[in-house]
Order: sequence, then C-alpha cells, then structure tokens
Amino acid sequence: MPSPTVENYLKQILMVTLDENCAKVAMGKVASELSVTPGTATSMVKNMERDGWLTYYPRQGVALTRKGRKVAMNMLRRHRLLETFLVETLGFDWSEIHVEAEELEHAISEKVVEKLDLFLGRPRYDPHGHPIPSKGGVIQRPSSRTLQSCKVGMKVKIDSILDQESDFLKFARDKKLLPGKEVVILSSEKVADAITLRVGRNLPFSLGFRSAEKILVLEQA
Amino acid sequence: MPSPTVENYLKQILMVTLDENCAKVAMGKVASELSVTPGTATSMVKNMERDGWLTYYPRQGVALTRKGRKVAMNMLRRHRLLETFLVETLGFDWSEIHVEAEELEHAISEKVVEKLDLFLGRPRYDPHGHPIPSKGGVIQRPSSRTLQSCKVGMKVKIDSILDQESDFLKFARDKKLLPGKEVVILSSEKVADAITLRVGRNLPFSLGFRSAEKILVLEQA
DNA sequence: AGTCAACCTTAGACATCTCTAAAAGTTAGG
DNA sequence: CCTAACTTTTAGAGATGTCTAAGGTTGACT
Repeated sequence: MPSPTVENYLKQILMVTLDENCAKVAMGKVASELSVTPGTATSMVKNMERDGWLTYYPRQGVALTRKGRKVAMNMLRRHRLLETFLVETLGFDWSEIHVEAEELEHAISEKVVEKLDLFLGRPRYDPHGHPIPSKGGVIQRPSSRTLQSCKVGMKVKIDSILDQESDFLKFARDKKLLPGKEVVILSSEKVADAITLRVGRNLPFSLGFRSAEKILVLEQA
Repeated sequence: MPSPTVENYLKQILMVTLDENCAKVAMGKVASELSVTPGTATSMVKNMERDGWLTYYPRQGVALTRKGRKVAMNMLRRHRLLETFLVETLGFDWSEIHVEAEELEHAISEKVVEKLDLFLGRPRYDPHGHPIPSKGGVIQRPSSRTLQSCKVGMKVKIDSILDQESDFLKFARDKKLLPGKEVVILSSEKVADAITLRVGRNLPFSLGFRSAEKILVLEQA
C-alpha cells in the first residue's frame, strides 16, 4: 500500500503526464509540483522505483509503471469526486475546494468513494469541468482538433505532432512548437493559406494550412 | 499543530478520561488503546509533554492540559459528526463506520466540519447515541453514558431513550425502562451481545447491545 | 570548443513514530 | 519482608520523508 506521500507523488506525476502528453516527467517538475527540494524528489523517486511505482531514468525523469498509474488514476478519481461533493452537497465555492480535497483524498476508503459516487449520481465531470476517471481508471480525454481548424484569438495547447519528417520536427523544435506548449492564434487567412501564431512568449511566426493540419491541439478551458 | 498521531493519542486519552471519570490515564492503558508497545507510548508521551499537550506523571500516567483537551474534544466532534454523515447520508451500516471516521477525522478541515454540521442539521448525537461535542468543545451530557457501556454490577439511573421507533418505546414502557428509573446491571456478555438488567424491583430481562446503546444512563455515586 | 547557467544527484543530518529487548520500579501474596 | 508478577522506562535501532550544501552533468551560446 502506498503512503499518502507516495500517493501525492503518483497523482502529481500523472497530472503532468496528462497535461504535457509526454511519457517522462523531469525531476525538476516533480520537485516543483510537490513543493519539495530537488534532492528530496530524487531520494523519494528512488524509493518509489524500488517499490515498483515508477521507472526512474537518471537525469531524464520518471514514468509511471502500470501499478503506479492505476493508483494515480484512483487518486484523481477521489480528488475530483470529493471536489464535486464539496460543491454540490456542502455548498462550497469552487475556489476553495482544491486544498480540502487534497487532504481528504488520502483518508477516504474505497467503500466510501463508491458510496459517494452513488450519492452524487455518478458524475462524469468535476466542478472545474475536468473528467472524473471511472472506477477502472479510464479517463475521458478532451477531444483534440487540428491547429488549422482554430479561430483567430484562440488559446490552445499543443497535443501532438502528426508528421514524422525530421525536417519538420526540427523546425517545430526550433519554434518551440512542442506538446504541452500554449499557443495563441494571431491570424488565420484563408486567402493567404496561412496561420500566424505565437508559442508562449516567443516571436510569432506563420505556418501554411498544410503544415497546420499536422498539429493536434486541445482547447484551453 | 498536532500531527495525526498526536491527535489520535489525545482523542484516545480523552475517551478513557471520560469513560473512567478519572484525571490520570495509566501508561499501559494509553499503549493498549493505541495498539502500540509500552515503550512507544512512553516516548510518545514525553514528546507530547514537551509540546504542551499533556502532563506526564512518571509511573502514574498522563492528564490532558487545557490545550490538549481542546484538541481532543474537537477530534471527538469530528469523529462523531463523520459517523453521523456516513450513516445518515451515505447509508453505511453502524458496524462499518468507526474505522472510516477514524481516518477521515484527521483530514477534514474546520471549514468542512462546519458545513457538514450544518448539512446534517446540527445533530446532537451520533448513530451510537454518543453526544457530539459542540464547536466550543463542550460535551452536552458529560455525566451520561450508554447502558451498553456499563459494567456488571453497576447501578445507574435512566437518563433518556435515544430511539424514536414506537415499537421500541412501547417495549421500554412495558419494562418500566423510563427516565429516572434505577437500574442494576446483572450481566454483560460481549459474546452473547446482550445485557441483562433489572429495573427497580421488577423481573430481570435482557437487551441486545444495539438496543442498550440507545439508552443513556447516569452513574449513581 | 569553452564556459556558464540550469538542472540533477549525492551526502549527511534531523524529526517523527515505531519496534524489540533488557532493566528498573511497583504491588500483592505468602 | 521477600519474591513473583506486572507495569513502566531506557536503550538502541530502523523506516519515512524532509532539509541544506556541495558536487556533477548537460546543453546552449558565444
């Protein structure tokens, strides 16, 4: 059985994995997400590898094992069900519930989770609009669309690059056009057949529609 | 702030204090109540004295300080409110709730306790018939206990009947089991789950523990 | 290619909470 | 009043999870 601390590490690592859509999570990210020093994260992660929760690639990052992912999904389920309960049943404001759920999710037993789920009417989304993983650990992924289909002014997050051409991938990397990055659409001219966009705070640049079709993005809530 | 472990020690010590109606709690009792070895209890208690939760009288026992008692009462409040919630709202059975509440009581914030209290309609008794301490740490009937908790040979006075079931109330009236009556405990068999008692000079009869728990009594000096 | 900054790991320390095993104190019966 | 049985304390150890401080790697930019 994982300790509450291990549960926290697992959940946080899963959330970064889902968010950045990338297999390995860097140690620095682990440390900052959990508000511990880098040294603490390293030693913790080594213990967690010893116990089979994740795989540790020194100086590269960590990836959850199947066993670790299962627990992490379960924590996400608990967290989001509890947030729903706090808003729907106890009348909390949605700005206050995160911290409360963070504590309760470690103390609530599987039995209580089940009864709560039933009591709440098996909700599929929490008050923030995030999908609640099922009992089996399946999460509904927000559907992605191509960059080409985005409207001017939209703020989206890169989900994945479909092209495998190394030239294109190199170009994408130069422009920081990488999974997880936030992008703003500055213009989209059908006549010119081009989209202008900005990644993070970098310089804006343009992409032809043909290239833009190769990039899947997620809408930001 | 007390750790969950300290909270457990405090709550357990308070419960023994209330139960035995005596100021000091022996170290052996502390150890057995918390299911730790005597050595563990001693070292823990020393740390707790250092932090002002209790006073430690070597080879005699411990007594809560005002600060310790306040926290302990609050834990009791949380525990009993949570048990009420688990039964009333989520539909748990009596028998399962103690362990669940034991975990949750350390994770629930003051804010959530308040909202829960409100949601439940500010109950005064938990499903076992135990009084729920108020927000200020006042327990409503410090001198009353359930009939179920009485030892063989004790002479007590009926304080009140918690059950609202008319069948049970009719039965109680037949047996003269009414507030103010004096009762002697003739036997209390955990295995048989039953208590035998005599009201005044009437014929003795038996009650199951579940029924006995719904009867509040006052100890006779 | 060299250097610097960012990132990561190592090492040693500490607080908390637990254990076992052995020693010391206490109490009751003969 | 002595001893056996019980209770309590001491001593030493270990797991977990955290820190600081120092040292090693890596990658990016000149």
